[in-house]
Amino acid sequence: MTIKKRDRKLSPANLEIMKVVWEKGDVTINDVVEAINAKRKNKLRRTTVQVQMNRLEDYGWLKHSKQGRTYVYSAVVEKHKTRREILEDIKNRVFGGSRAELIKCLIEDADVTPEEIKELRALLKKI
Amino acid sequence: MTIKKRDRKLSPANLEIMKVVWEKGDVTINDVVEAINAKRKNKLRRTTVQVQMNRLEDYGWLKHSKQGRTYVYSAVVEKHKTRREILEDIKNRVFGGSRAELIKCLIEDADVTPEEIKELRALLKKI
DNA sequence: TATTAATAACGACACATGTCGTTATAGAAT
DNA sequence: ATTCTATAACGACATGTGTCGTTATTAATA
Repeated sequence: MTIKKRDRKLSPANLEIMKVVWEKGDVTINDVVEAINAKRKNKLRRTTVQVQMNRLEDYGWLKHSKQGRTYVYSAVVEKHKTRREILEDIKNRVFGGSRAELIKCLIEDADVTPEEIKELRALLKKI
Repeated sequence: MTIKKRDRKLSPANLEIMKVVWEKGDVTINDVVEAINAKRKNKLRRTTVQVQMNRLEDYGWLKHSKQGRTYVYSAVVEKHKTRREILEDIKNRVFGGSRAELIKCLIEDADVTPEEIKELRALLKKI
């Protein structure tokens, strides 16, 4: 069997698109273009987004069905899982596999608000 | 003035090299090749590492001096700072800028050991 | 001084990524 | 049925990335 195409990491541009899909559920290319361009200065052409979405489907991150002749896309992998995978990767590649070190690095950073600390404490309690 | 080359992200291969440099301090290409190949199945050729290190220097992550005709490299940016930058990027791109959400994602994950939780609690206390 | 061995420089190449422009096609509007 | 228009398909291209092979250079050594 050929190597599965999925298992490819989301590039930054890919992620930008996936975030829209996760937020909106079922989307057309136009939906995505619109949502993305609303937030960036260098606007993207429709074709650009289309190509990326084709690739995302190739790689197994998106699937589509047809609404008339229009493609309606939805996510194959859920946001939470993806986020976890990304963190897992960073943890391993950057922090030698240590979750503790990762978190330390995050909160040693000067500008943590008391708010956040409180929230964290609550989280810990829950576990 | 041309755009500064630094401000380029570390690719995975780059990071692998930087980690060796951070760990060992002053290194030759051979040091890096050896260290890296000790840990991977697909061994890299010396040239491969050399090219990457040239690029790293180009991008401003490494500098070198000469020991005889041999180049001795050292890091320009320290590990801690780099780690923080990487996390900052993930936080922004993946977690909508929310440190809390990032951490939540990390520790909601089932397999956190009581050890780790204890450690975290201690960390929080220190702040 | 001539030969060898280590090291750096150069060039290369396949594949990924970000970004389009152009063309074909199939419903919608006339 | 013909024209218009939105949409998808196709092809392209510059730049980045991972990985070499080959050549030149220079210190060591015979």
